[in-house]
Amino acid sequence: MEEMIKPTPASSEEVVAASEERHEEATGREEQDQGEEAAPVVLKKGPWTTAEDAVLVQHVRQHGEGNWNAVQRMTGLLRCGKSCRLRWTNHLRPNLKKGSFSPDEELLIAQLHAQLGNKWARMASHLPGRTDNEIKNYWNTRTKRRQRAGLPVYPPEVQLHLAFAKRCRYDDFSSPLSSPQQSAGSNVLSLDASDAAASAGYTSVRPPPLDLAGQLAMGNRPVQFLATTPFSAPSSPWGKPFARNAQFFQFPHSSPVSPTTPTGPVHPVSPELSLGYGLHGGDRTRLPPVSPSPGTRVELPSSQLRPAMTPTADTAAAATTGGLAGGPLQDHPNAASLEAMLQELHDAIKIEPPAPPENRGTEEGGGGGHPRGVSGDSKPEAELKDDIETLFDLIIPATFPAPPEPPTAATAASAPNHSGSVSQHSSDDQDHSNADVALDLPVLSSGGGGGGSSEQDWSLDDSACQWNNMSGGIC
DNA sequence: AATGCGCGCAACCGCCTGCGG
DNA sequence: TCCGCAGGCGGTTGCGCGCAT
Repeated sequence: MEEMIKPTPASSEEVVAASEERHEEATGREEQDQGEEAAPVVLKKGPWTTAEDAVLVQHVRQHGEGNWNAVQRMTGLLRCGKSCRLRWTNHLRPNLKKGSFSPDEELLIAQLHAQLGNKWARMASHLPGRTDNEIKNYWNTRTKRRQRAGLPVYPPEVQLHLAFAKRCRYDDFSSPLSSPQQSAGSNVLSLDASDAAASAGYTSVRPPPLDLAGQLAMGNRPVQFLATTPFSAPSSPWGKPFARNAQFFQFPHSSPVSPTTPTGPVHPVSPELSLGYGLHGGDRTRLPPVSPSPGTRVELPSSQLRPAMTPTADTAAAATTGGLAGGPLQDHPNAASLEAMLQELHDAIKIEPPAPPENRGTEEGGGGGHPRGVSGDSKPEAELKDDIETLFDLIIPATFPAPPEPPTAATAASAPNHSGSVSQHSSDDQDHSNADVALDLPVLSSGGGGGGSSEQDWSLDDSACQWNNMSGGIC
């Protein structure tokens, strides 16, 4: 249905200047010139011309952004207000960054998508110079391609966090300390005990975000994708899990990011993205723009879990000042368990293996499969190893899904919303109380879930991409 | 060389929200 | 409180281009 509006006489010099070209393009122009009465202008559709761009730019220069419907009235531009706004924001406004996404940007997008879902505008606010449309197009095409190839949507770094979250959810719901009310409520978890920011403000069982947005703005620093204590396969005390997954914890390429936002003030990091890994103290002055409304609730991804808790002033302060004390983590029933487990994981990775590898082997045992929370200051080594292996049992199926099967009615009905379809509902439509939905998010295909292929290719563009699956197979 | 296909991108469409009268 | 308008956002579509056959 064409949008019809009343004709408006051209009133600006820009229109005159551009009229030679536009009169050929505007299909309704002749009607406007010939008959004033009841001769609706057919607004032009399709690609914009340079003349139209010039008119729009000139208008914005003179009158600023906003009031887009007035553009047509004031300039005679045969475009609706929406179209003008879209053209400006996506193509004409200054400081737009053109060209393909850098690997760091790609990873940031993945992380943001894992955290926010299909909130393209929100994601764009963390990518200076990028538009929501750009990000949306990138993600949809990439998702479609990877889904077709049977590859997971999210890179290992993000999936690791998802797996952490899943692990923590097991503890959360299985622990006797967790009352039903607590389980159903808005738990506040920190998955990185070393980062007070995480515990201070992250308000769902989602893993805390990797602070790639902040790191993107850190100039010459290489991006650090993992926690303060990065995984390192060679130093792992346990050969099996880390050997079979060793390649996923080495990130050989982290090119320094050059933020190309040429001008504009710097802001403290957004509360949404300041809560995760990456930045630890130090320089927080060169960070990307904040979200427009600080203090807004942390929005969950499309398939996300529970209503998020609005960060309080205290948590926000803790997020910026650092320090574990005072963070909401301590209020979580499994806080000690989570912190202990993470700390043990970190410590275990750092130290030399204290025990021979044959002591392993509890993962398939009668433990029931679900990890247990850690309540004490230390846990037996076998138990710790079991935790680690369980962690990888969670990671691997999510990381290496079985090849996609033809969708059946049953699978289509039961498939999580976030299975990679580009036509999913908005996040607001999702049941945020269903943790399984969110945590199954990286899994692109149903069935099996285990195993995987050594031929998996993480790369997005064949070359120079951090998502490359490093050599070797798994399991 | 012609054709088909996939991909990337720009733009449109419909819905929702906020705001002012 | 209701209503209309403007703007924002996410989903979808159409087109052009490059590549493979």
